[in-house]
Amino acid sequence: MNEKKLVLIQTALHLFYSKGVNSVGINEILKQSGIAKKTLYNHFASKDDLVLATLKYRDGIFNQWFKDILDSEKSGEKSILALFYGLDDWFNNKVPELSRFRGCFFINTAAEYSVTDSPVRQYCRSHKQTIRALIKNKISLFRDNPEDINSLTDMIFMLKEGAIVSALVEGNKNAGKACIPTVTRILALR
Amino acid sequence: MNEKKLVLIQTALHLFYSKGVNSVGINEILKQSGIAKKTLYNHFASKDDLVLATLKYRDGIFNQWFKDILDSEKSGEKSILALFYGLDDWFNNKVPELSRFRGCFFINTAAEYSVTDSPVRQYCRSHKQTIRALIKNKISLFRDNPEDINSLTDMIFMLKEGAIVSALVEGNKNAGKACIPTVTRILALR
DNA sequence: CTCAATGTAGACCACTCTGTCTACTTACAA
DNA sequence: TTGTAAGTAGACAGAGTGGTCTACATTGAG
Repeated sequence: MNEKKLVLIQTALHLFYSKGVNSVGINEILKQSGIAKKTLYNHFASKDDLVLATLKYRDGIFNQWFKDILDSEKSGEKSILALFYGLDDWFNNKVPELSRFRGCFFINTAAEYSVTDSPVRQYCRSHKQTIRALIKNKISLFRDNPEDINSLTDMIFMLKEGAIVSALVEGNKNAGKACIPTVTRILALR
Repeated sequence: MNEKKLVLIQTALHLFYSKGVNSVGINEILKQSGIAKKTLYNHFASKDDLVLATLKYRDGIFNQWFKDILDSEKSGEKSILALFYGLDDWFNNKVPELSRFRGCFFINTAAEYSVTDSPVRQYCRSHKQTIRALIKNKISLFRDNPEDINSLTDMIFMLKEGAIVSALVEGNKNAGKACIPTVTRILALR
């Protein structure tokens, strides 16, 4: 990728994530990156196009981190538990590559875009579906009944989403760890 | 409350909730409500002040609906289950007083305001704490151990938050019902 | 009837927004 | 050396922002 283009995406992502997409203007991104407006519009058709590029960039970084956590344990059960320890690290700013915690970029951005079938919203949706599939893969390692797998996947996924939102809205930095006792008991259920 | 003031709040809430606070200008609210700009600024010090008023208004409506659901059942366990059936109704637009579903107004608004100690963010936080307390009250009816109560409250609360977010971002209108099998099993645990 | 309060419409202010465009500079390959 | 591509700064357009203010209308109480 072109160097200027990459700098634009990284700068935009940092600002969009920390302040919200609608609170950041093109000019602020240009000023902070030291890149000319013409150059930005050479690489991106519109602000929305840049937003989409930042979502894709974040998707790459986030999913790698997520996969690494799930694959850090051999057993499926331990992978799921590791996930919540990972969330705890994220909420408490111990994961530099995810930047200072300000909720989920995809949830926050979806909340700002009201048109459900816009490319931005579609990308947010597909990001979540990817994450859901990764969880399901791990659960499939220790459950057989498809209904059981789906139900447990839903449960873990929504708990995770709820923890992220609780950490953002309530400032509940303990939200990740708080899930662990119950998740442990659920995983033991048959 | 003054009639014009009430109309302003209702109109603003409808627009803010369906489009997002930052995507709605003062002039759009004035146009739709047919009220003059001077009148708005007689009643509210700023747009943020109006936003705060819409949060309070929504808080009143939402909490009433929430309490009614929890109190619709006599046993604590059934109250918690009723909550997820209630979410299902909300997601599928069967609760007129909550308007057409577009996620949680408090989560969405918090995602748009990056300054954590702003009045708007503080109000979002305290709304969530109120809801959490209502859930805890019901759980206290059928659990004794304080640790157990807190852990289960966290769990139910975050599942609920996750379901709301999943319904919004993924368009997963089944998110409420999907929690029910697992919640049922959890409630049976001792 | 008079007066004060509250409403009205909308001009206006200073600023920001996205996006376009001109004019100039730099770097590099043929 | 020349030509091309990609960069630069930043003026500019057209619309919109939150908020102030003037001038006038309506209403109800004393």
